[in-house]
Amino acid sequence: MKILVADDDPQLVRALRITLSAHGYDVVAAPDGAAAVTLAAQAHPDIVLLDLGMPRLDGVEVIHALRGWTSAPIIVVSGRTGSADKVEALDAGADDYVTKPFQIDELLARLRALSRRTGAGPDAPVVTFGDVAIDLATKSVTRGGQRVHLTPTEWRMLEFLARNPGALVTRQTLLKEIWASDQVSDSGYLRLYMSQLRKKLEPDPAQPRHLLTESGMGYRLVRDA
Amino acid sequence: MKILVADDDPQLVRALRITLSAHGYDVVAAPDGAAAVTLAAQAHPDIVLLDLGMPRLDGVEVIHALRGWTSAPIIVVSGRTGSADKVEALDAGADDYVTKPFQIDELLARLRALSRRTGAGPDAPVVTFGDVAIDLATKSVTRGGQRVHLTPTEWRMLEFLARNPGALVTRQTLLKEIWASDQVSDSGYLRLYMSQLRKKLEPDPAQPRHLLTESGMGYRLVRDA
DNA sequence: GCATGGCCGTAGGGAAACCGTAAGGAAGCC
DNA sequence: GGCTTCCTTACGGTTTCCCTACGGCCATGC
Repeated sequence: MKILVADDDPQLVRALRITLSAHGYDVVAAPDGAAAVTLAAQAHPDIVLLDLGMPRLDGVEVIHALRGWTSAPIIVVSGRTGSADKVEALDAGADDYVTKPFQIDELLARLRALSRRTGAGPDAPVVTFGDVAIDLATKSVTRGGQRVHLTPTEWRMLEFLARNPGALVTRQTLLKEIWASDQVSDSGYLRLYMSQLRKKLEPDPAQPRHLLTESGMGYRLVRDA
Repeated sequence: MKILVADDDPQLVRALRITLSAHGYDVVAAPDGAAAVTLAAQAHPDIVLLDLGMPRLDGVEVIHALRGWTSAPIIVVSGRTGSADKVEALDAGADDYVTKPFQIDELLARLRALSRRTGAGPDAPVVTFGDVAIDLATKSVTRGGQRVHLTPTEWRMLEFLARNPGALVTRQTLLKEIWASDQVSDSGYLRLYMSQLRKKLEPDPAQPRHLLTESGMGYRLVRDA
């Protein structure tokens, strides 16, 4: 479980890094808003811990930037206690708002509550089709009980499709989700990785039954054939 | 959006009922823990607002009871500010914890954030006619439960008609919507794709019952024949 | 009654866009 | 250094779109 800590207070970051690491989290840190956005695009954290009032880019702007391409949980940690600040951050797309100073065990409990909720996703914690099971909480894929190994990019693609089962996902959306790129140009990435996924998950990759193509639009994951 | 308010303070319940109703929520209230559990089982609320420290059944017990059968979001509202209470409630299955006294707009923002996360918003827009169902959110069309494949242009045309059910849509409007062209010249595109749609969706394409032609004007989608 | 013209539905074919897959090199990690 | 992963390119097959043509229906007018 990778967590991005964005705060301009080195001492707090250091304390959080120690505590979170001790609880099994994989911590990456950014000292300001701009760094947080770029680092998030690189590292693809599962959770974001975000300070408001950072230099170079305001916290709310960071939320907007992140929400442009990811739905990872965002917890705002801030010294501002006014309800206006809270409302602004939450409506921008944050999931929770904790005011400093805070008890570390409360923060950990809120992290647990949030991962419980998002791991469960819109529908179920485990999305299945055919003999394939996708566990969104543990990020693991099995086929006929056997573990299937996916590369990070393959997983990101499959995860997004699995979180919207049955829905058509446009090329543009997938590109934005996986590469955080605004360019619409399809250089063949999607076709490539979809080919890989089908090779690993479909009984007959040449005639896919669950990872379907909608020509001219995008892709769709369907449970039943 | 139905919300269950469980609190033993009649004055607070009254205030919440007024405010929440004004913001479009459908409010049901319970004065103690036992009543909250039974009422939840009856009314199936989409969100639960729960006080700790209620008579007859402790708040944490209520959470456990609810989590036995529902995954609806639970926000705890409590006067207890200790982190031990928060951790206990969150780990029992609550999604958020707000301490009294609280600002009502903060509570509303947290409600919005939570419904955004759980997708408990307004129901997915689905337009149906005959045995055909058009899901605008997932861009999928079914006929008698069977998936129907549409090309991008076919979908754009059907989508626009489905978004204006019963209304007459002029040729000019459709041309502009689908091809973004200002030219009014009908080269036969519309007739072409309407023919395709009828072939795929109408029981008898020769005698359409839902995708109707208004001679000299345009087309119209009607639900009942 | 019959020809005429406007409007509509349908079929077919060529062109363009789109998609799947293989192979190879570059970059990063252990 | 070996391995994995990512990016890039190229090519053949498929889907989709565009365009044209033809026949049916209806109202009008002779």
